Amino acid sequence: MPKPPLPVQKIIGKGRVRGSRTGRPIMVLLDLFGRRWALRILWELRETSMTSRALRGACDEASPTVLNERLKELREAGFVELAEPGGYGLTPTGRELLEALLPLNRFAARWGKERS
Amino acid sequence: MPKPPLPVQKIIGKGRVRGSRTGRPIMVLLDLFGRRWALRILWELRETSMTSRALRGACDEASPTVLNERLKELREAGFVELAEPGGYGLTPTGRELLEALLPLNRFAARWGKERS
DNA sequence: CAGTACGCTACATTATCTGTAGCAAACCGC
DNA sequence: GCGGTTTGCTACAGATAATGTAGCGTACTG
Repeated sequence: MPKPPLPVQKIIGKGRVRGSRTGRPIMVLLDLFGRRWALRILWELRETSMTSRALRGACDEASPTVLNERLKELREAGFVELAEPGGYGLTPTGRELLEALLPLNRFAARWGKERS
Repeated sequence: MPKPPLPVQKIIGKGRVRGSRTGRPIMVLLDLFGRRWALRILWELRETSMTSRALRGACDEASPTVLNERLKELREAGFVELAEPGGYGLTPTGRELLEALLPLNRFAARWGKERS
């Protein structure tokens, strides 16, 4: 594996991130989540672990290329892991993160009702 | 303004959305936020309204093209509005949404400490 | 060993973002 | 009025990221 020079600027080192150089954790997250499928992946893993292929199914057949890239990023960030039984799943940290996202789900429910 | 045919597939009608056809509100949000700068814009408007140019400054000089597109989407979604004094700001709904994002900020703070 | 599922990659096509320039309208101060 | 400034916003070429399809190598399973 020659590991081709990353064509994409991504998380660099410890906290530096595309778009914002501050490295403030919230910025890192906002940037990481501003990429396609990132949030969705976390969301789909909320209940059970899945194989990469099942995850792809859950994510509306998103292309394996991006899914894999997102999974790599999420793994590097420590939110997702690939474990023996069941495949991809949330780490303890990932689970904390998910809990921080639950209010968003509640908001979505309310919001969905309001807009007829 | 001839309104050129949208080259990009975006939110279609009421709840249908790129990627997921379910129209479930949470999916709409996850998709909307999976676009560059969307979350960041909401975040930067958390305290004060800003002119579009100030917002651009806050968003690390992101290109006005995308910013404008995101702003349009966020306005259509009813989270952001362009008001007389101060420029762009959150709507009441947008403010609710922001509150639903605060746990994420708290998580980010914790997370930032842990990863040395 | 054939059949299947796994994680993952290749790659051409398409979509999206960036960066710079600039427009028209509204607001100055004079 | 008439320059200067700022506003929201658009154009457009070039760069980057995502899609969709195909397929590799490695496990398993029978």
